[in-house]
Amino acid sequence: MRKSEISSLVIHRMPRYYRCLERLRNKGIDRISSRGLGIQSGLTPSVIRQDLSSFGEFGQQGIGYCVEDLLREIVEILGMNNGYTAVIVGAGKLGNGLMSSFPFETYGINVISFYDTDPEIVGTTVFGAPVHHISELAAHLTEHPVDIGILTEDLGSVDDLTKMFSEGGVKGIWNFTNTELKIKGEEPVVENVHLFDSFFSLCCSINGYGRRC
Amino acid sequence: MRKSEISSLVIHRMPRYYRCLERLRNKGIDRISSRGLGIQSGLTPSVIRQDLSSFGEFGQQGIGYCVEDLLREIVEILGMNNGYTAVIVGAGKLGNGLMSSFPFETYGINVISFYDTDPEIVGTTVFGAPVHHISELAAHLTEHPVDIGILTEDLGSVDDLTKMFSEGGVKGIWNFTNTELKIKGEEPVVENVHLFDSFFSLCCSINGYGRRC
DNA sequence: TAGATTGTTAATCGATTAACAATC
DNA sequence: TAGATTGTTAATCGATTAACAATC
Repeated sequence: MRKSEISSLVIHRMPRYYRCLERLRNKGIDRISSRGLGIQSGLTPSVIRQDLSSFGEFGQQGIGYCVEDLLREIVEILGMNNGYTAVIVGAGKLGNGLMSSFPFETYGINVISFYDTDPEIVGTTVFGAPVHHISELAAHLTEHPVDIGILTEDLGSVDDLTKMFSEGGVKGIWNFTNTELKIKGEEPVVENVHLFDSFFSLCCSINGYGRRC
Repeated sequence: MRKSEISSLVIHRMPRYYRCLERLRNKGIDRISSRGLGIQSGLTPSVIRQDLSSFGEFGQQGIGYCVEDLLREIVEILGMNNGYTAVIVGAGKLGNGLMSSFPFETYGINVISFYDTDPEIVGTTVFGAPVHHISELAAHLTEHPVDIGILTEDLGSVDDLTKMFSEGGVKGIWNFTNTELKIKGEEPVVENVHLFDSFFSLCCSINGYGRRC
């Protein structure tokens, strides 16, 4: 299967396989079947075999998958060792929380700097990363290319920020704002978190809608 | 369509309609067609009409939808005025960030308290909500029923926390930990955020996998 | 009346599940 | 050899899109 033909659903399950395999490795388990990985991950053996086979042939018939090998393959697929660089827009509570609780460092993601508008925090550092004024973002992006732009706050206009990232050569945007970003063309790729939608769909379920089990 | 037959995909789009309609109302627009809402939301008119019609008949043929009325219906569907109560496990950076940046108050969600293990923060308050020791959670849940449990940290065992919420009558769990929760039976409902999967699927896309446009 | 737009049915598309030959 | 398990093909299921009668 060509790289470009893999569906978004498959791609979103890959980090989940990584998490399960990492746990298995930490337990000292070195082989796992699609059935076993299904129990770990809460997915069916069928979907797991289909997903993995779209990237290559990683298993052995009659045996299963070697945990270490499969882990290495998935690290490669996810680009975990690519040493991506990132900047975070918004040095408020959410930006801070993300910086301190998300394992950027563990996975070699270099968070270069923050951008904000608040004169009280511009000039300070957040866990070692300097906070610049948002007006410097465009210039910085041309000086030092950045792979990932993280939007934690609606500072000014989200459309302007998107445009800056796009024109500054950013490859992907991790979007925490409650707005759909307008992208012209193929890049950057956008991954939305949309906490608002997540929380209120939970409320909707509590309110009695949707299938259970 | 029966309440219980509505798919998870539909439910997850409802808050998005809410956001778009709220913006339209703030602009003073009082009527919108499925086509117009499609442009706003980035969804197709077809999917919008299908989604809305599974909850009722909210539009007028030849005219479209009344923004105010539809907004009121969606507020009802999402249970936004139900005055849900919530507790947050983990008073660290992420819990703090959530409390300060998520509009709980605006939507009448009462965050009663935090739970943590760190002796330095147990006993303090976070934006007015007291931080209790995690060992008090089970007792508190039986004293004062809570609708929503928010897991921001892997304090001790996630399985134990899930069990406590489940036995304490919590109706929904908003899960920010990188673990699939094991639920026996129909309740509580779980809504996963899985920031790890979200971030690394973005990396995977940057790495060249997946469809564009 | 003519144009617009809904709610719904039918057609298409894509994802998941089941089945099985290949083979360790 | 017999049992296990992959990768892949075919069957099923569900979601999206297209079409259209009803009607404002």
